[in-house]
Amino acid sequence: MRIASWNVNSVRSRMEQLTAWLARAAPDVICMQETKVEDALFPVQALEEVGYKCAIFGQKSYNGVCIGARFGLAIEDVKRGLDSDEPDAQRRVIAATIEGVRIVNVYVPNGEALDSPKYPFKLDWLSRFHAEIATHYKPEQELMICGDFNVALETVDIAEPKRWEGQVLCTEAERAGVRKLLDWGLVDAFRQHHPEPGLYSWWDYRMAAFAKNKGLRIDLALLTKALAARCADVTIDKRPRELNRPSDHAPVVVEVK
DNA sequence: ATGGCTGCTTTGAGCAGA
Repeated sequence: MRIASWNVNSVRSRMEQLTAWLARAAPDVICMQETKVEDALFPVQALEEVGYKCAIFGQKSYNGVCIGARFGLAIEDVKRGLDSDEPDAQRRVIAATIEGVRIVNVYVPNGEALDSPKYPFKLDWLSRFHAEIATHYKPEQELMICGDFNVALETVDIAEPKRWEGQVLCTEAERAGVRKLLDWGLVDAFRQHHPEPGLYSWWDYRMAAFAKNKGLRIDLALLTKALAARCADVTIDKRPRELNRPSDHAPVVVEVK
Protein backbone atom coordinates (compact mmCIF):
# COMPACT_ATOMS: atom_id res chain seq x y z
CA MET A 1 0.00 0.00 0.00
CA ARG A 2 1.24 3.46 -0.93
CA ILE A 3 0.17 6.30 1.37
CA ALA A 4 0.83 9.91 0.38
CA SER A 5 0.66 13.13 2.39
CA TRP A 6 0.52 16.54 0.72
CA ASN A 7 -0.18 20.04 1.89
CA VAL A 8 -1.89 21.14 -1.32
CA ASN A 9 -2.41 24.80 -0.30
CA SER A 10 -6.01 24.94 -1.52
CA VAL A 11 -7.47 21.80 -3.08
CA ARG A 12 -9.60 23.77 -5.52
CA SER A 13 -6.76 25.85 -6.95
CA ARG A 14 -4.60 22.70 -7.08
CA MET A 15 -7.06 20.32 -8.76
CA GLU A 16 -5.31 20.07 -12.12
CA GLN A 17 -1.90 19.41 -10.54
CA LEU A 18 -3.40 17.12 -7.91
CA THR A 19 -5.24 14.86 -10.35
CA ALA A 20 -2.20 14.70 -12.64
CA TRP A 21 -0.02 13.74 -9.70
CA LEU A 22 -2.48 11.10 -8.48
CA ALA A 23 -2.49 9.54 -11.95
CA ARG A 24 1.31 9.45 -12.06
CA ALA A 25 2.18 8.56 -8.46
CA ALA A 26 -0.84 6.27 -8.02
CA PRO A 27 -1.05 6.32 -4.22
CA ASP A 28 -3.66 4.08 -2.60
CA VAL A 29 -4.27 6.77 0.01
CA ILE A 30 -3.87 10.54 -0.27
CA CYS A 31 -3.84 12.64 2.91
CA MET A 32 -4.25 16.33 2.18
CA GLN A 33 -3.77 19.39 4.35
CA GLU A 34 -4.80 23.01 3.84
CA THR A 35 -7.69 22.16 1.59
CA LYS A 36 -9.10 25.62 2.40
CA VAL A 37 -12.69 24.78 1.55
CA GLU A 38 -15.88 23.98 3.44
CA ASP A 39 -17.19 20.45 2.96
CA ALA A 40 -20.16 21.44 0.79
CA LEU A 41 -17.81 22.94 -1.80
CA PHE A 42 -15.10 20.24 -1.69
CA PRO A 43 -14.46 18.77 -5.18
CA VAL A 44 -15.77 15.33 -4.21
CA GLN A 45 -16.96 14.44 -7.70
CA ALA A 46 -13.76 15.51 -9.48
CA LEU A 47 -11.74 13.25 -7.18
CA GLU A 48 -14.18 10.38 -7.69
CA GLU A 49 -13.72 10.81 -11.43
CA VAL A 50 -10.00 10.06 -10.98
CA GLY A 51 -10.72 7.12 -8.70
CA TYR A 52 -10.62 8.38 -5.12
CA LYS A 53 -13.27 8.45 -2.44
CA CYS A 54 -12.71 11.13 0.19
CA ALA A 55 -13.42 11.62 3.88
CA ILE A 56 -13.28 15.37 4.43
CA PHE A 57 -13.06 17.79 7.32
CA GLY A 58 -12.82 21.29 5.96
CA GLN A 59 -13.60 24.90 6.68
CA LYS A 60 -13.81 28.07 4.69
CA SER A 61 -10.54 29.75 3.63
CA TYR A 62 -8.18 28.17 6.15
CA ASN A 63 -6.97 24.76 7.31
CA GLY A 64 -8.99 21.71 6.26
CA VAL A 65 -7.88 18.08 5.91
CA CYS A 66 -8.94 15.10 3.80
CA ILE A 67 -8.18 11.39 3.54
CA GLY A 68 -8.81 9.97 0.08
CA ALA A 69 -8.62 6.29 -0.79
CA ARG A 70 -8.63 4.50 -4.11
CA PHE A 71 -11.97 2.89 -4.97
CA GLY A 72 -12.22 -0.54 -3.45
CA LEU A 73 -10.42 0.43 -0.24
CA ALA A 74 -12.85 1.06 2.59
CA ILE A 75 -12.35 4.19 4.71
CA GLU A 76 -13.39 3.01 8.16
CA ASP A 77 -13.88 4.54 11.60
CA VAL A 78 -13.42 8.13 10.50
CA LYS A 79 -12.75 10.56 13.33
CA ARG A 80 -12.71 14.31 12.79
CA GLY A 81 -10.94 16.68 15.17
CA LEU A 82 -9.60 16.13 18.69
CA ASP A 83 -11.44 15.19 21.87
CA SER A 84 -10.20 18.45 23.39
CA ASP A 85 -11.40 20.65 20.49
CA GLU A 86 -13.94 23.36 21.14
CA PRO A 87 -17.09 23.04 18.99
CA ASP A 88 -15.88 25.67 16.50
CA ALA A 89 -12.23 24.56 16.51
CA GLN A 90 -9.97 24.91 13.50
CA ARG A 91 -10.23 21.80 11.36
CA ARG A 92 -6.77 20.25 11.46
CA VAL A 93 -7.11 16.49 12.04
CA ILE A 94 -8.88 13.60 10.39
CA ALA A 95 -8.22 9.93 11.17
CA ALA A 96 -9.36 6.75 9.45
CA THR A 97 -8.53 3.06 9.19
CA ILE A 98 -7.67 1.71 5.73
CA GLU A 99 -6.59 -1.88 5.12
CA GLY A 100 -6.13 -2.28 8.87
CA VAL A 101 -3.72 0.65 9.16
CA ARG A 102 -4.80 3.54 11.35
CA ILE A 103 -3.93 6.82 9.61
CA VAL A 104 -4.02 10.15 11.45
CA ASN A 105 -3.70 13.10 9.06
CA VAL A 106 -2.66 16.38 10.74
CA TYR A 107 -2.16 20.00 9.89
CA VAL A 108 -0.26 21.40 12.88
CA PRO A 109 -0.69 25.17 13.46
CA ASN A 110 2.02 27.36 11.94
CA GLY A 111 2.78 29.46 15.01
CA GLU A 112 3.62 32.59 13.02
CA ALA A 113 6.25 34.11 15.35
CA LEU A 114 7.57 33.78 18.90
CA ASP A 115 5.72 36.91 20.04
CA SER A 116 2.44 35.93 18.37
CA PRO A 117 -0.48 34.38 20.31
CA LYS A 118 -0.39 31.70 17.60
CA TYR A 119 2.89 30.36 18.99
CA PRO A 120 1.55 29.28 22.41
CA PHE A 121 -1.56 28.06 20.59
CA LYS A 122 0.70 25.81 18.49
CA LEU A 123 2.50 24.43 21.56
CA ASP A 124 -0.80 23.78 23.33
CA TRP A 125 -2.18 22.16 20.19
CA LEU A 126 0.79 19.78 20.01
CA SER A 127 0.23 18.90 23.66
CA ARG A 128 -3.45 18.23 23.05
CA PHE A 129 -2.59 16.17 20.00
CA HIS A 130 -0.21 14.02 22.03
CA ALA A 131 -2.97 13.45 24.61
CA GLU A 132 -5.31 12.39 21.82
CA ILE A 133 -2.81 9.83 20.51
CA ALA A 134 -1.92 8.50 23.97
CA THR A 135 -5.62 8.16 24.83
CA HIS A 136 -6.84 6.37 21.72
CA TYR A 137 -3.90 4.34 20.45
CA LYS A 138 -1.18 1.92 21.50
CA PRO A 139 2.46 1.94 20.34
CA GLU A 140 2.07 -1.76 19.48
CA GLN A 141 -0.55 -1.19 16.79
CA GLU A 142 -0.02 -0.31 13.11
CA LEU A 143 -0.39 3.47 13.17
CA MET A 144 0.81 6.29 10.96
CA ILE A 145 0.62 9.97 11.78
CA CYS A 146 1.34 11.98 8.68
CA GLY A 147 0.93 15.55 7.57
CA ASP A 148 2.27 19.06 7.81
CA PHE A 149 3.85 19.27 11.29
CA ASN A 150 5.26 22.77 10.80
CA VAL A 151 8.32 21.68 12.80
CA ALA A 152 11.85 20.94 11.54
CA LEU A 153 13.20 18.40 14.02
CA GLU A 154 16.93 18.48 13.30
CA THR A 155 19.58 20.77 11.83
CA VAL A 156 19.82 18.40 8.86
CA ASP A 157 16.17 19.25 8.08
CA ILE A 158 17.02 22.92 7.46
CA ALA A 159 18.95 24.28 4.46
CA GLU A 160 19.96 27.46 6.32
CA PRO A 161 20.10 26.49 10.00
CA LYS A 162 21.71 29.75 11.13
CA ARG A 163 18.99 31.86 9.56
CA TRP A 164 16.30 29.67 11.16
CA GLU A 165 17.92 29.22 14.57
CA GLY A 166 15.39 29.96 17.31
CA GLN A 167 12.71 30.90 14.76
CA VAL A 168 9.24 29.42 14.66
CA LEU A 169 9.31 25.96 13.01
CA CYS A 170 12.74 25.34 14.58
CA THR A 171 12.45 26.12 18.31
CA GLU A 172 13.23 23.59 21.02
CA ALA A 173 9.72 23.87 22.47
CA GLU A 174 8.13 22.90 19.16
CA ARG A 175 10.60 20.07 18.66
CA ALA A 176 9.88 18.82 22.18
CA GLY A 177 6.19 18.72 21.28
CA VAL A 178 6.90 16.41 18.33
CA ARG A 179 9.57 14.40 20.14
CA LYS A 180 7.01 13.58 22.80
CA LEU A 181 5.11 11.76 20.07
CA LEU A 182 8.28 9.94 18.99
CA ASP A 183 9.02 8.98 22.60
CA TRP A 184 5.51 7.55 22.89
CA GLY A 185 6.45 5.03 20.21
CA LEU A 186 6.84 6.45 16.71
CA VAL A 187 9.71 6.78 14.27
CA ASP A 188 10.40 9.48 11.68
CA ALA A 189 10.21 7.04 8.79
CA PHE A 190 11.75 9.29 6.13
CA ARG A 191 14.98 9.70 8.10
CA GLN A 192 15.24 5.97 8.70
CA HIS A 193 15.56 5.50 4.96
CA HIS A 194 17.27 8.77 3.99
CA PRO A 195 19.79 10.13 6.53
CA GLU A 196 21.54 12.41 4.02
CA PRO A 197 21.22 16.24 4.06
CA GLY A 198 19.62 18.45 1.40
CA LEU A 199 16.19 16.79 1.46
CA TYR A 200 13.23 19.07 2.22
CA SER A 201 9.45 19.14 1.87
CA TRP A 202 8.71 22.88 1.88
CA TRP A 203 10.28 25.83 0.10
CA ASP A 204 9.23 29.47 0.48
CA TYR A 205 7.51 30.89 -2.59
CA ARG A 206 9.80 33.91 -2.39
CA MET A 207 13.46 34.51 -3.11
CA ALA A 208 13.65 31.58 -5.55
CA ALA A 209 13.95 29.31 -2.52
CA PHE A 210 13.04 26.17 -4.45
CA ALA A 211 15.54 26.82 -7.26
CA LYS A 212 18.25 27.22 -4.60
CA ASN A 213 16.91 24.23 -2.61
CA LYS A 214 16.63 26.44 0.46
CA GLY A 215 13.91 24.45 2.15
CA LEU A 216 12.83 22.79 5.37
CA ARG A 217 11.60 19.28 6.05
CA ILE A 218 8.42 19.93 7.99
CA ASP A 219 6.09 17.34 6.43
CA LEU A 220 6.50 14.05 8.25
CA ALA A 221 5.31 10.46 8.40
CA LEU A 222 5.60 9.05 11.91
CA LEU A 223 5.13 5.28 12.12
CA THR A 224 4.86 2.90 15.02
CA LYS A 225 7.55 0.22 15.03
CA ALA A 226 4.97 -2.37 13.97
CA LEU A 227 4.18 -0.37 10.84
CA ALA A 228 7.78 0.79 10.27
CA ALA A 229 8.71 -2.88 9.97
CA ARG A 230 6.47 -3.03 6.89
CA CYS A 231 7.78 0.25 5.43
CA ALA A 232 9.95 -0.27 2.34
CA ASP A 233 10.71 3.41 1.67
CA VAL A 234 9.60 7.01 2.17
CA THR A 235 10.19 9.58 -0.56
CA ILE A 236 9.56 13.27 -1.11
CA ASP A 237 8.38 13.95 -4.65
CA LYS A 238 9.77 17.34 -5.64
CA ARG A 239 8.34 17.27 -9.15
CA PRO A 240 5.01 19.02 -8.42
CA ARG A 241 6.97 21.87 -6.79
CA GLU A 242 8.60 22.60 -10.16
CA LEU A 243 5.28 23.41 -11.84
CA ASN A 244 3.84 26.85 -12.47
CA ARG A 245 1.87 28.07 -9.43
CA PRO A 246 2.55 24.99 -7.29
CA SER A 247 1.83 24.25 -3.66
CA ASP A 248 4.81 25.37 -1.56
CA HIS A 249 4.90 21.81 -0.10
CA ALA A 250 5.92 18.59 -1.83
CA PRO A 251 4.13 15.26 -1.35
CA VAL A 252 5.61 12.66 0.99
CA VAL A 253 5.05 9.06 -0.13
CA VAL A 254 5.19 6.07 2.23
CA GLU A 255 5.52 2.57 0.77
CA VAL A 256 4.09 -0.13 3.02
CA LYS A 257 4.57 -3.80 2.09
C1' DA B 1 16.57 41.79 3.36
C1' DT B 2 10.56 42.83 7.89
C1' DG B 3 10.60 42.28 1.75
C1' DG B 4 10.09 38.69 -1.06
C1' DC B 5 5.06 34.92 -3.29
C1' DT B 6 0.57 32.72 -3.25
C1' DG B 7 -4.36 31.89 -2.08
C1' DC B 8 -8.17 33.48 0.18
C1' DT B 9 -11.78 36.95 0.76
C1' DT B 10 -19.10 39.73 0.48
C1' DT B 11 -13.16 42.08 -5.64
C1' DG B 12 -9.60 44.46 -3.65
C1' DA B 13 -6.57 45.48 0.05
C1' DG B 14 -5.60 42.80 4.03
C1' DC B 15 -4.86 38.46 6.30
C1' DA B 16 -2.38 34.09 6.63
C1' DG B 17 0.92 30.96 5.47
C1' DA B 18 6.05 29.25 6.75
